[in-house]
Amino acid sequence: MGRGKIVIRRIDNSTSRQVTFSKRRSGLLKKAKELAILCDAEVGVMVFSSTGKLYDFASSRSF
Amino acid sequence: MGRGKIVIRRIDNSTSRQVTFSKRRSGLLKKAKELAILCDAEVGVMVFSSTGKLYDFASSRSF
DNA sequence: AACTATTTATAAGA
DNA sequence: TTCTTATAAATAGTT
Repeated sequence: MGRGKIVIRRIDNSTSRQVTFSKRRSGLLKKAKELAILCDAEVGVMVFSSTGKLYDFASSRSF
Repeated sequence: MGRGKIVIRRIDNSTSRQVTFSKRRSGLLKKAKELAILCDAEVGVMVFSSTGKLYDFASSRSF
């Protein structure tokens, strides 16, 4: 979904990897929230950055 | 991302809700896997259907 | 379950 | 690094 097609493999350049991590992490959490709301489902997502920082989402009834 | 724009609220029709659940659940798990690979991140996702069936993804080093 | 019109996410660039 | 924009990808409605 961008200017060019990409292959799904580890991004070697650390700056690019960090930028992609930030963008896609946000996208994943948004999608998780949407799924929970639209489908009344229980959804939990945990993402750890390389520095160990946690980003998460959990639908309210979950976990 | 479809024929029409939707509002993010619970889908009342149970058949539509089930169809959307199936499509978006697949999408979410795919995105989680991509994030883990592209960014070498630890990612875990759990989704429960209304019948209690679990669909999940965890990057190999995680959890 | 397959199909496509269209929206949405996002890769690359500014 | 925040904003823009062209394009790939996901998906809503349809069949």
